[in-house]
Amino acid sequence: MVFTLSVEKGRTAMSTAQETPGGEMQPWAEVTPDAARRLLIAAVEAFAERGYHATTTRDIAGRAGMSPAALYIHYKTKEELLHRISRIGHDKALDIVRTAADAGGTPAERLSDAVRSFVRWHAGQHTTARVVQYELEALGPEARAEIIALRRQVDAEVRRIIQDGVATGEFDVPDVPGTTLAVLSLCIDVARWFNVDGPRTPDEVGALYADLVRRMVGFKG
Amino acid sequence: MVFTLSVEKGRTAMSTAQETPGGEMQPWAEVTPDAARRLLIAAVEAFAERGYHATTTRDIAGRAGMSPAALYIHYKTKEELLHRISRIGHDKALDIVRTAADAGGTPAERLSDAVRSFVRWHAGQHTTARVVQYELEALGPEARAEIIALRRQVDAEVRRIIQDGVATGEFDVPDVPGTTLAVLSLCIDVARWFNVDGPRTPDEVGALYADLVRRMVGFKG
DNA sequence: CCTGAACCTGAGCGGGCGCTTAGCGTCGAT
DNA sequence: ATCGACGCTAAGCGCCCGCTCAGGTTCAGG
Repeated sequence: MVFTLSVEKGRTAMSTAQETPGGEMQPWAEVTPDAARRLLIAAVEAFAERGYHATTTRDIAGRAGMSPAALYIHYKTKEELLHRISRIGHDKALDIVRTAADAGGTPAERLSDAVRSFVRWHAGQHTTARVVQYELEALGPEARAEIIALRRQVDAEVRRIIQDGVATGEFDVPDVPGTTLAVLSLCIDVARWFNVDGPRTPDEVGALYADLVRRMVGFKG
Repeated sequence: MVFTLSVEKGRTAMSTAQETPGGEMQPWAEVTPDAARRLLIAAVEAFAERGYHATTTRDIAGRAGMSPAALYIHYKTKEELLHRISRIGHDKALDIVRTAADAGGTPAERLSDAVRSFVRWHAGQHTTARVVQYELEALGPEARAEIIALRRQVDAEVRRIIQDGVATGEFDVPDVPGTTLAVLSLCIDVARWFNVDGPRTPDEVGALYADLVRRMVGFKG
């Protein structure tokens, strides 16, 4: 009678729906079957709390309500879990930035949108983001190389927006690569310090950071 | 004939001098005796490369040219090593910010100086800074509380400068605590991405970041 | 019913972990 | 010359790690 387990963790139990009532995309909906998804979510939580190396496979399996051996039916190693998490998270991050970069509007609008949504994700999904952004070095060489390539694409998208703004004269940026790096660094580090019990909502942090970045690129609006 | 070992690692072998030829303060000079310092430096390097949890006491002792047991003559546990590193590093960071904050000059000058030297330290000593800033969660509750108190003091110093600038009308900052947080987050994250083989020197990053922060606080210079 | 496939568990292997202990060599002080 | 203090090592203890494997349960198709 283990069957009721798939409903026990109600937060992630909706089997095919990808949208919450709030309209936010349900994360990890692409991970199937259900048991694999529950293990992956358990791993995200454990990795975010304790770090990859300090997390045991027994802990992950326990959080998912399974025995330690069950993990190895769905994933070959503990590292594969991290790889899958990192890959999905970086895909999402790239998607967020690319959507904003490809949208219409002035460079200032596109940059603000990109920063706002990128920061909102790092704050709202800070558990995932923490793993995605800070546990990179635990991956093996090949997996790490794959992830680094995705990060370079994120960097390229942001640099593109800033370059557009410089070209139109909207922005005043002496060092485009350096400023791009700083903007991304600023946004990513939100995942490290953001606290759900803190005074700011993800929306508020997104708005604040969009304004700060607007200033960094010398936009006079 | 182990005595020559103290000269083997020439970079840190000057026994009492605290200044390098370049005038930069020699880190870890306060740690004595020599064997304890060598172990601590080895730990910093290992923690920075692999992370606290992935580093073994055997690795630390090996890097210092000693047997695993030697570590426990100078430090009670592996965690005490991290604690000492974190404590000394945070003391140094606080000292850097406080020196700039207490110096004479306009708020803009003091903020630029603080950011420049703070960033220069995070870039130049990025090995240490990485451990200091990113391995905090590996500490036990009491040690962590002590370190967090130091971080709050750093935050208070930066906030003070920004508040001064707002008071004199030099700065235009709608959200002082939020901007303070962002400035510090930006500087700290340098330790994560800075690469010695990269295109920028610590001085250059410091100058770039001082300029970016000047923009963030709305200083029209 | 039977069967094969899918999924999961209990038990446990080999190994490396943090840390301890008994004892050795080298000192300065007597 | 002797001695305790100090710094260190070789050996290893007990534990828990990532991971495996034989076997049990469930379920759809025939």
